[in-house]
Amino acid sequence: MRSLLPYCAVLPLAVPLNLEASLFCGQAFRWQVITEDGEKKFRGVVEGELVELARTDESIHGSLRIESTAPLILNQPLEKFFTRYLGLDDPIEAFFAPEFQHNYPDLFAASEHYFGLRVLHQAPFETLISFMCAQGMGIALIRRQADLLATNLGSTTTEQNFIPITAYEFPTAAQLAEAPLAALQVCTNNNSIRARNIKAVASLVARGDLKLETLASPHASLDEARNALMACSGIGEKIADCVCLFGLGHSDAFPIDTHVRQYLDAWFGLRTATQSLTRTGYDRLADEARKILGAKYAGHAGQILFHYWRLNVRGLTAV
DNA sequence: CCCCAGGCAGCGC
DNA sequence: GCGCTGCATGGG
Repeated sequence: MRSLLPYCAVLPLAVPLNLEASLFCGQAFRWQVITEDGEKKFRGVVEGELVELARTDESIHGSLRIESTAPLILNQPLEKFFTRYLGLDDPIEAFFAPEFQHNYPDLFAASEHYFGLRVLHQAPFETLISFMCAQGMGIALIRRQADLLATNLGSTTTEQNFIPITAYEFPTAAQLAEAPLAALQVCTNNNSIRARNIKAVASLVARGDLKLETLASPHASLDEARNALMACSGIGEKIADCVCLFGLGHSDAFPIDTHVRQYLDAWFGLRTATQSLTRTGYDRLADEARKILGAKYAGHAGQILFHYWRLNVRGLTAV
């Protein structure tokens, strides 16, 4: 069977990888799980290129096959780009601090199945806008909004190397800033407030008044980054933390949502977790979590616990 | 008609 | 600061 995509690379995995969990926990809303010839694959659009990821064998310690419509992504070889994108060069052995392993050996052992999970390092602007779409929505609806933004307002590639491909790049800040409000609202489940907020944030980025590169680690601290983001209407603590963790490389960011509050209560007895969360209450809770997990990689550890909680305790589905 | 979905902003105290 | 409430929309 001929491969759909002309460019292929095989990435050896020195450490385990849980692809399904990574693509979900990194909140890559434009990735889909597909099955082709009985083989499970992951297909998405990254920087305007259509990309497929598949394990070349059933072993978690195997290797990863990458197929792309282009040999390079952002002028980097596929292998190099995806090593960073998938966080394969992040130190998993440091995700859980020794104190945590010592204090919570059972929990540490129980979540072992998801140690192969990685936090994705995604494009800052796409991450920012995608998470602005996440409030009060199910995953499926968030995903649809990101797709609509790309198909309706992003640029399109229809053919590469004589192979018909339809890949929609995520819109640039300038494209979203110039888009008519009505067109934007179509992409945000008809939510006009969200459309306005996204347009305003896109304008800030396009004008250079909100510099995402400057807010990325290590140029800025987590506090500087989240304060700058939270100054925008429509971005609160949780969404700011998600953008910091998934888009700006702040591994100490610890996003707290309903699921995280549940496990903080159940596993660590942080009862404030189940009370209503004020702004300072959120900050205090996040600080306590960082104290328990180890501050430096609290976000990564938190995503592993988050996944374990959702799938094994709550019995929810991955995607 | 109800509840839920990985919150946020505004208000009075 | 804290606690409460309204909000805006689609899907089960």
